[in-house]
Amino acid sequence: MTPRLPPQYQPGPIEADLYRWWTEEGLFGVDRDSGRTPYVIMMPPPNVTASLHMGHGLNNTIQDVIVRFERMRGREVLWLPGTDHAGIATQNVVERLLMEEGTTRHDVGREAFEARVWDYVATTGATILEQLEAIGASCEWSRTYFTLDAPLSRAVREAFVRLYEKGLVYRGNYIINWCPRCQTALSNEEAEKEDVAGSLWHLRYPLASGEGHVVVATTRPETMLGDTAVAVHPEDSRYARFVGERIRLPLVDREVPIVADDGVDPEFGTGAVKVTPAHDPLDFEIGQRHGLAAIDIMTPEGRISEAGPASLRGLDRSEARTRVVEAFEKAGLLERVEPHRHAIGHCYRCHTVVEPRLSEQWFVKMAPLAAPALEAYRTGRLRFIPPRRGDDYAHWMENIRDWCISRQLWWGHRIPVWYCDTEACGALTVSRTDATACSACGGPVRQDEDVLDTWFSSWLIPFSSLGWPDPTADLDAFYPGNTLVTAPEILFFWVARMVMAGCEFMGDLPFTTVYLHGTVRDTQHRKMSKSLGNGIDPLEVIERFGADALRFTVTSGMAVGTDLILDPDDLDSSFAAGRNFANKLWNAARLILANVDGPVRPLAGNAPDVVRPQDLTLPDRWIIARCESTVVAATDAYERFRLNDAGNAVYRFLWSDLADWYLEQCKPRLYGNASGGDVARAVLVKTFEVALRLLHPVMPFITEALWRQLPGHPEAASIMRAPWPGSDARASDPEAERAFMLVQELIGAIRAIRSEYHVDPGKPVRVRIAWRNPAFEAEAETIRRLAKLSDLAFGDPTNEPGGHDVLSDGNGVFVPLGDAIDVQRECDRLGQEVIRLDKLIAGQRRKLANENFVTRAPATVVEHERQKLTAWEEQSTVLAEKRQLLGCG
RNA sequence: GGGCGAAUAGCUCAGUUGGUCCAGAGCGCCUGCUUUACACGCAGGAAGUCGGGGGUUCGAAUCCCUCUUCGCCCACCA
Repeated sequence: MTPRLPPQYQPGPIEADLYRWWTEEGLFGVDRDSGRTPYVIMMPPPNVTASLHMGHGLNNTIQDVIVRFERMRGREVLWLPGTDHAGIATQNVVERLLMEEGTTRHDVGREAFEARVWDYVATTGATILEQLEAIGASCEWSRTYFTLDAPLSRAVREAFVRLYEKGLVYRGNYIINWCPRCQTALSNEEAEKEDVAGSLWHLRYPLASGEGHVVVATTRPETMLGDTAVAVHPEDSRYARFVGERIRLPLVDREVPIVADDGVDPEFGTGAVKVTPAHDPLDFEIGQRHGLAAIDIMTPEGRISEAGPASLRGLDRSEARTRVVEAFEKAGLLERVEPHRHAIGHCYRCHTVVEPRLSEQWFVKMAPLAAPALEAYRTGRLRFIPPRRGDDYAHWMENIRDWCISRQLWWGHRIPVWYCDTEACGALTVSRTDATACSACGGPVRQDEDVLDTWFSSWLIPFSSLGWPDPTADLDAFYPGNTLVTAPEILFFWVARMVMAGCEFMGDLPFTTVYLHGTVRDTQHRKMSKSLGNGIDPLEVIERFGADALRFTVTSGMAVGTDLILDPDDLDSSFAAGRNFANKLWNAARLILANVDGPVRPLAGNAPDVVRPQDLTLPDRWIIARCESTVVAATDAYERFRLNDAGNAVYRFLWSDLADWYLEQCKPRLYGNASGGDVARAVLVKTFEVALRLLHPVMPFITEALWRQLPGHPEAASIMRAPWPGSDARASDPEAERAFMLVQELIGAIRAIRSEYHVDPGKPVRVRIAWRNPAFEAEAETIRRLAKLSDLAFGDPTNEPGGHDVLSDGNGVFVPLGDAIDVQRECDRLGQEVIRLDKLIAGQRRKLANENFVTRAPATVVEHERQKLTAWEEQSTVLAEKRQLLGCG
């Protein structure tokens, strides 16, 4: 076969063609009726607003590696892709677009706005899915879903109504996290706590009696406008006499009581706390206990509302704070200000400081849902990789709080609740279908204006994407699934809630393994983000290095549970290795294909059984054995999600073993200058072919491109559906591995001597080896060629000047170099070597003289240590002799 | 404030039950090489008190304690 492959691998067009071919052949598709055991992974649906970033690249590469591995192992794989409507995020983006056009969503109206968002996501949603194709994602595209599509919307309503009917969805007035910028309620998880440097203001609250004051400490002085009490701990003797008295609040000129409540920590601040039930969760509880009024002093925008004094009305929260403090200071009521670090919530979408605010919202009662989800973890049915992530999960479940699910947005699933317009009735209609009349009185109704939290649709995906609530064949076949691969950031948002939903609606876990991978960061360990400008565009990487290179870097650069550090300013340092590896494979294949004509039959097992074992040379046996070891190591690593180990094992085999040694060794046989060409070809093709299959999950494109060119394979066959290489005992050969390793060592020693003495690379040298070794004799030709020898002889060295070395079995290597050698230099080198060895020997003798070691360490260990000592002693003797021969001082 | 993780070559990291990869890989660096698959390559090389200190053990990068430095998660001390 003539190699028509160019010397440099061009991934771009090849990858695109292969992806198209895979799609046309339907190789990503799932077959419900294949009879094979399914393997199901739900892709974490990217937001429709997003474009592919490195996090997606990482997440989807990992999934694709696993999926391709399992597919080759014979599982019926369903990797189900989709996109998420991402309520707040998407609405924000489109609102920004409107702002640029000088208008707002309120100007255009709800219906037109929603239409506008649909237009927008029609393009962005498709784009990100196309981008996933570029990295080689082998998803079941025909089942792609969007969380706002009709079937999934039906599932959302079903879930809401069911939970409502069970009393697990309720409406109530509670303190929620409010984002004044997005103007919507958020869940606890959506309010990200962040430590900020603030102040603790000590304010004097005058007693209504006119005599004296109580000092309260607060981080939020502006909320005093909504105070309806001051609270102290019931056992705090400092304040006991004040309880029952009243405070006259400055600025608002309102009288409020001093109450005793054991929610107050007497140790903190002054021990007296101002109570603002409408703007603080603890204060809200105190208010409930003491029947206090809740005065909401803020508008949805976070400005002082009508409830505040005229002088402050309309001011932003932060401005109001300044003014309140000023007023206290002016009135001599500001006792002091302390610097104070504390955690405050920020909106996870826009990073605005959230406002705790009393508000009527819909909630899901979570404790009953958490119980089975926690149980599943405790019994070991649900496992996390790395395992420590399970502790976070359990801790969250144990301290579960109710989930605020209503959002004051327009983009999302409208809450399926209708309110009766008839005042006397006032009943709620909660319905799976659009209600037109009140379920109680038949009167006119209007639907709740709010939409549901995006995650209320996401948590249903493992079954809603398969047709739930209908009893579909997909559900039968593919629920429950197997594995979830995602980032730890959404453990609570999504993973934990999916488990709860699965248990609640399906009666079973949605998956049993959760693999939480790390985060992509820059060299300063900062998360990659648009705002920091430290991101890496995966598409640029793919264009410059190829998708395989991206995938190789991402998998080999990240161990289980660690982050992936990449340098955005030096893509070469991160991605060149993968590109180089692909090119190396490409060229190895060129060499093989140029010399293999005629079909080499595909063979079972990992040893080429067209060849009689007695015809195999030592290097043949060695590479077959190394291949076998690699099969075992890589398979084990993939199974344990140690993708870095898997990739590196195959990398080492293909590059170091196969290309550097075996290919070089068997060139004469390939070129026809030596006998045994057929054997070498069979071994070469076999081991290369096995390695390609092992590498396919990580580097699908180059492996497919080359695998299809190997002789003996049917045209239409894809490596994607080739069987996974199994372990093959016949291929194992530890003896050959040891013997050839010594050959490698010998060649390395001679090369090192040549290099050290600057022997002309083209000039052959002679070598003398102290004692005979069957492997050296058998492979004399290999050694001659690879070490550039004119002569290889055994026996005691002459006293010629030359370079010396000793192999790990104690055998001596001597390269006579005539006058070319610098005797002094060689003496120094040998001297240093002897010193090093003698130190080792002394330590080793001490160890072996230690009775404790000899008696208490395992016999095999002791024996090994003895052998080490013997080898070192032999080496030392050999080197000492050399020094004598050279006449070193 | 509570819990957890990490610290190994200039950089990014392996090192799975303490002994058989107690020092490794890739990149970078240095020296040679147009060797007919590959310069995205080949051959050789320099480079680390395994964060500091203490302990357990016959033996510690590995186990324990402590300190330092980073990171993550959780938390209603206003």
